[in-house]
Amino acid sequence: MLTQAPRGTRDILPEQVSKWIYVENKFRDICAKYGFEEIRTPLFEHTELFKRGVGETTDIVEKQMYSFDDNGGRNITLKAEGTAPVVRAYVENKLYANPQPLKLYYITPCYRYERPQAGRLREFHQFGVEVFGTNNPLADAEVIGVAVDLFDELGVKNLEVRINSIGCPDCRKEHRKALTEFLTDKLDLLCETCKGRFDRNPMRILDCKNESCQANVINAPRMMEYLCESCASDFDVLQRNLKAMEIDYIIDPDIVRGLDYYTKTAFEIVSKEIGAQGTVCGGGRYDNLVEEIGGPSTPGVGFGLGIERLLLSLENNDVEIEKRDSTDVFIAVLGEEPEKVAIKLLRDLRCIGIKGQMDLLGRSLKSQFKYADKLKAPFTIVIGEDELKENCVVLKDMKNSEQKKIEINNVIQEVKTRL
RNA sequence: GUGGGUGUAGUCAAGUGGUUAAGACACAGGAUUGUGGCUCCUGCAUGCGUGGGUUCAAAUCCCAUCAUCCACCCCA
Repeated sequence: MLTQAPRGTRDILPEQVSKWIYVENKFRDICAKYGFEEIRTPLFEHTELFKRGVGETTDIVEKQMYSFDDNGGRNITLKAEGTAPVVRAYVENKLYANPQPLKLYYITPCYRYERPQAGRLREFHQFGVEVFGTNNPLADAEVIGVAVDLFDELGVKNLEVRINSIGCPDCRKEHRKALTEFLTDKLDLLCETCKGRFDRNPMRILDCKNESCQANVINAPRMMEYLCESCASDFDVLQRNLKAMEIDYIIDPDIVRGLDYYTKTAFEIVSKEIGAQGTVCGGGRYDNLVEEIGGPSTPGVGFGLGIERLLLSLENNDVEIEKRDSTDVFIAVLGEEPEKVAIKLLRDLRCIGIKGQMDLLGRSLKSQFKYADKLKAPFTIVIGEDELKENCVVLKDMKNSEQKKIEINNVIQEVKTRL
């Protein structure tokens, strides 16, 4: 057990890390282009924040949180999702006093106790963005634009942007009433879980994968038909904006986000190629959350994007991200005096930004060359007693095997120009 | 939380009750005195996820457990 990471967690090894850095940089670049600034919030929060923010009856709060009492008796929960902490920071630091709208992004691990499978881990990582202080649907479109641009620039294809409006509390009430009426006499035909959903959250029944449920729900009243004037017009404006941004989308009336704070716009970006956990990005509007957490009534909209799932779809699209070579120059030495000279030379090379390495195992010259080859060093410098007598070193180009003697004082310049 | 598949070295694996657990790749060293990539040689599991049990005998059968994969659920 000592040598096994806890279930649902993964080490990210050097080969993978280069991919992570690559996508992180892309995400940062795109956020910057849209005018988002980075925010970093603690890895853990008071449990109450998630209960209030995400909703007491959600799966996340009911059974997926990593919660514990700290030594001071506070009930603490590891970050289960990104939005609630950012909202808390927004309120606590009175960021509503900044010029609005406020556009924030984050890169963070999240923790949920779930049964792991492909694309679903207990520790996973998210990119996220949030826009505070505007209810203009153009903000919704920009948020979707950030995600779409990221996928485009990374070369991920075959994704589907699905949008829906789940209305505001007012129209949702109307819809729920109609839905409950519609389902009352069909209750016996539904699966067990849906029977439970009937009272708690009948909207979820629309989303059930069970065949019998789907069959009985075909003609059920959809949220879309009950949108109030303001919600309906916002949804139209969102679509107009997406078209103006040349973003393809489909309307999916079955999108029902599992976090209680969503209002109006809900969207998902889905890959069909990475298994059952195909939702790479999910988000929407949350116009009541800031107030719910205790801040001034402030609308917001944002998304969370699963980095592991993004990486899966990258692999699926055969997007190659090359690992940067670790070594520009390898210095092979023969003997003690040469080693001293090499140490100094290596230091000077590194000082001017050249990536250099030398043998740390006391290997034979042959083995040093083999190692240099594995490091893919384009150049190898050989220093032996013979060279030192002439105050020289041998510089070998590993690509074409050409080598020449160079005066020791000129090596750095020579290597620099050749790289 | 429910149902199903899998688990032999760093990786991919052969092996399906009987002496020292194939093979390939990777890794390490070497093929005469100071030069890599190709080739050749050598080394590398007292061990078959872990713990029990059955048996004269188990990687092979049984039970449990852990991990992993797939589906459900949910979500990123």
